[in-house]
Amino acid sequence: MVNYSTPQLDSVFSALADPTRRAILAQLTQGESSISELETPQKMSLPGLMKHVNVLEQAGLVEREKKGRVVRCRLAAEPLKNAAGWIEDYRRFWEQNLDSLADYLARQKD
Amino acid sequence: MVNYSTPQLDSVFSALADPTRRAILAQLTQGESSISELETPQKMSLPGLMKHVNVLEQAGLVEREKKGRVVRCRLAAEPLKNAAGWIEDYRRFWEQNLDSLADYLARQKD
DNA sequence: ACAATAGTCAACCATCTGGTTAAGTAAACA
DNA sequence: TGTTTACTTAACCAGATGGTTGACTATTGT
Repeated sequence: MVNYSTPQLDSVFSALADPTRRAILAQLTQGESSISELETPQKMSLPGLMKHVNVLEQAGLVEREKKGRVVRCRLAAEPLKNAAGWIEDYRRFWEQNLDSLADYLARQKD
Repeated sequence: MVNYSTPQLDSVFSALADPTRRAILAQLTQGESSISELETPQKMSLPGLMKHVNVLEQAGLVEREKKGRVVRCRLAAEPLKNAAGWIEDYRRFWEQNLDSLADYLARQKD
């Protein structure tokens, strides 16, 4: 099994563990956005919103670029590749499990 | 974009955000294990270890079965499917981004 | 019966997290 | 110049997290 750089996995997975942050990422797939244009599941103060954006930026999942007084946020989903790769290593396991289940059910039928 | 059941994504991603827990999952892909047989990156007390196993169980990623005084832990990676599916939705984005980068670099060459 | 083993529970602790309000900075506009 | 806008920073707060130690239960082995 591959040796995934754990600090990055830590920060990426924990960034993804919050629904507000997943909503931000979802919105950013539709295009860039300023911070105050970001929509969150729960109504939230601007500093609260900023903290989430900071977490996403720390995890390398969003990039900010300041133009005048407004910040353009864009998705930088590349670190998700490692997370996806990590999870992918488990796919074999669960597929094999589901196959076993399928076999079992098939035998039940006979 | 699909509407993923967020509570499960919350608990799965936050369970994965800890290196100790990822190590436990990795070990369980090699076969079942009792709790005290689980090896962790950092030396840890048994109750500490138990807390991690509890988190993994809550997220639906491991199953326990008590046989006598020993608990058999096994991987139940099925909830990872949702997490993988969620991340997968972003693959299009980053692939397209890398393609854009590739295009850009190709144009630079000309 | 006794002792060792495997796990659990409870209490405690420090730190992190996710939110707030209040105040500050810097750009855009009238 | 003065005011609004967009963001930032700091201080604070409650609750979650990740770890500990100590005491307890229940099974297994002698």
